[in-house]
Amino acid sequence: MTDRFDPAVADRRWQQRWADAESFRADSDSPKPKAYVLEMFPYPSGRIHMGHVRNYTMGDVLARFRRMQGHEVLHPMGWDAFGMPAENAAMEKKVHPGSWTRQNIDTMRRQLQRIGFALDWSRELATCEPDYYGHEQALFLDLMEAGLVTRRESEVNWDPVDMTVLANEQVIDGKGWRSGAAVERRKLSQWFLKITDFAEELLDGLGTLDQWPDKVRLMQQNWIGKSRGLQFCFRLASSVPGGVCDVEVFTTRPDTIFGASFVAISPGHPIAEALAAERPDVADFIAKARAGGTSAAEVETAEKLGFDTGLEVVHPFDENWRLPVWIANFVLMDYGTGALYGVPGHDVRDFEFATKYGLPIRRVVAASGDGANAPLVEPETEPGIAVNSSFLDGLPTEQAKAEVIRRAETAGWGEGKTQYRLRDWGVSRQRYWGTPIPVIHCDNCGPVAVPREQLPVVLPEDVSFDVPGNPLDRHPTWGKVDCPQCRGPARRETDTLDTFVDSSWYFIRFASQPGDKPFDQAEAEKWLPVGQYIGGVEHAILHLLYARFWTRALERMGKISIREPFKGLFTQGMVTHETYLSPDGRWLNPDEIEAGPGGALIERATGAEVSRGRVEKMSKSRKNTVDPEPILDRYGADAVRWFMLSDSPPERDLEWSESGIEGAARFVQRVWRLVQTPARSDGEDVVLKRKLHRTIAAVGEAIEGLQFNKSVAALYELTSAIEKAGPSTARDEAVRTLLLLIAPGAPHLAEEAWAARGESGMIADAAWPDYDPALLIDEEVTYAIQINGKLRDTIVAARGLERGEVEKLALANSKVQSALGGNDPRKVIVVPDRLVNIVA
RNA sequence: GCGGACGUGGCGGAAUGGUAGACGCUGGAGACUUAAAAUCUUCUGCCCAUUGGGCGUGCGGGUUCAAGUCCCGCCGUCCGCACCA
Repeated sequence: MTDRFDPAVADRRWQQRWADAESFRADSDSPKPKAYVLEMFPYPSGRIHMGHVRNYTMGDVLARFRRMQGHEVLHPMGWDAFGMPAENAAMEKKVHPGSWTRQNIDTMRRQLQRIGFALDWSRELATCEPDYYGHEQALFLDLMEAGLVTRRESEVNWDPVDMTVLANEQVIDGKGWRSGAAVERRKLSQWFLKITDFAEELLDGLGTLDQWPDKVRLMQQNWIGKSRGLQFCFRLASSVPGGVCDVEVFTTRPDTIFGASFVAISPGHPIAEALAAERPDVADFIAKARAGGTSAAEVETAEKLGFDTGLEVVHPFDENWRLPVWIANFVLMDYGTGALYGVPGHDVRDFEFATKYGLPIRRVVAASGDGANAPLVEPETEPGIAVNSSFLDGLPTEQAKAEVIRRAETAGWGEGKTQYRLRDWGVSRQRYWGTPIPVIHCDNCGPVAVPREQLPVVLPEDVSFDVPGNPLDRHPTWGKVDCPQCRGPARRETDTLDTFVDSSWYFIRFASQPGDKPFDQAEAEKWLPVGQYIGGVEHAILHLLYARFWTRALERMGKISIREPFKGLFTQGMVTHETYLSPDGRWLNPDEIEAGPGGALIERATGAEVSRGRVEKMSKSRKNTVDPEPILDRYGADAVRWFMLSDSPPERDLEWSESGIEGAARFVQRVWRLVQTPARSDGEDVVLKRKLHRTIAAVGEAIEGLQFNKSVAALYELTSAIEKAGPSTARDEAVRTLLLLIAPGAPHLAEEAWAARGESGMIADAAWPDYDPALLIDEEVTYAIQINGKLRDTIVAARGLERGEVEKLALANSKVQSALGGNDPRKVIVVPDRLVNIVA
């Protein structure tokens, strides 16, 4: 035995043994209870980063823990391999997105394997391969047949110089990231999945997800945004009474209808567009209003712009009351009806708009019925009592809403309606590196599904990226096909699917991967739903909602019988690191810096003093990343894994630090030393035995609750206790058990030590230790003695002592006596086995 | 702008409404060593002090015998906002 644990040797040895034994291959036919542990699969961006290491270490601990508990575990890994960065690399480095991606996958697979994750590599998949996306195309056709796919216009970011569609990320301060041109919103015909058909059940389903964080459920609930309100049509003053619907609006505050002072329509509204066709001033304004990107954050923080069209609509409750129709840039065509009525007194945005354009601001809600004339200095959005509102006067907000809806429905000009904020899922992307949408456009037949026997529709390899835009549009032959229906000349759809589609069903494909169909229902259901899903909180809404929708759509189509894909969800925090700034404001890499005199930091190249920036998420732009690979070289896999589990609670950010990884490496060696000095003896050690059993209980509970930092703390305590204990049978047992307890977190060390002790088999196959509940309870407890809620002393007494006895002991305490000064206590509170509080 | 979270020593953090600071890091002192590294022992919230006492969980209120924990109002930071993944 060497006196230091050598990860360079041990890591490779055990990784090879596990691979040879196929230890982590998931057997769908196993009679054991199944456990499906899944971490969000990575985008192959180049190299593994610390965030990946943290994410996959957490999942790995759980997977190994479940195995030791006797489960058949499915713990797979794959690649979310389509996406924009591959195309950017193609443009910048003149490499094909496919070869760039596949090379990254090779690198990252090798890196992951070095960390010793208990993964079933036989199920590895990459979404960019036809044997994955071909099945996705089949599922898309299923959705089309089920009526869950529609085609309609929606707005995109348009770069007028590069003549290309931009992602929100590519719009910086309203300008295209490459061209620098002012971006505008432009309508495009696109494919949508009807997620809104599932709005109600996606909302209801949240109630069943009791192993999800409350915050994620709340965010999804707000995102779906169910609200009850009134939908109705304004009639233009120029139209005939009882005619067609002119301007349809929806409001959640029908009670404020007498406070309306304008109607605002989106620049993309049919009325706005019709006006623009005839009037240059309207066209000019619309062009101005369409400047900037489509993202909500941008639209809502942009300066509010309005244009009075001169048109007027008739107030539904007063034939003689006219409201001006404005075009406003903050009204989105994609939300609701693309039009709204403004109530400046009781809506923040309307208030701002009305103030800017001098529109009337009227109070129609007050704190009480006699507040009708109270001055209105700012928008009051709280519910109250209706005032200045004709027949509504005196009604509380909720009743007033109901009354307006009742009258609208009776008179037939509007109806109460449940509205969702959730919009249909636009899946068309004007890009090459994604799943081709399996549709053919024919001038005679319209859009036609690609016949299933022609799947997969494979991306052409011979494409160029020397000009912006979608290379599929420019490809000389790929798009030219015959119409499957009329056999006439037709064109392939050149849009590809949103990469969120790829990640909406990969967890099903992991569970079952036949060659001739997306998955086998019976086999998939042996594993699904995923027992524990782990990933970043940044996916709390979109990815998770889309995957939930996709699963429900499959269920509705009879292809699977589960409704929720992820039983347990855990959102982990980011890995952060200090940043460093040079005097002239450049971000510096940690390895560009060295320690200078007096604890100062010095830039190696210039000798200039470096200032410490804030601790931020590791990112290339801030140059505060730490590449896992050299760390693995230096400290070994277990130290890195252990550090990822230590210190920070997993849901919070973890700050990378040199001293942290050093501490973890030190622990690895400490455990190794314990194993090397077997102090066997026949003697007993009840104290250590209790400590051991308490630790088994604590560690199991902590891992079960994904509180890895707590399991690490408990294991540090046990390790210290063993180190301090003298020889005994309990000590030997404690060392052996310690190895089992650290095995999920530090598997290489555990295996090496297990073998060194001469234990049989691999620890990866060993059973998780049991504990004796009787050993968890001490016979004596320490009581806190409080006077008026402040701690004054502690006393040790037998567990389970009667209240009266405890009180007597407490009152006899010298601190208590001096505090009472001979008087009787006003009150004595006894919390059994915990504390006594004396109110003097 | 809208939605969600978070805020505790020098640092990361622990604490079913019940002894705030477990555990780790850093730092101090000591042991071993020719020396260093490694390792071990011990101390380490702040202030005053001799035993001891006071103050302390972002800020301001409140509920309670008792509040880091519950309620109300602020401040700050982070995440998401539908074409980044």
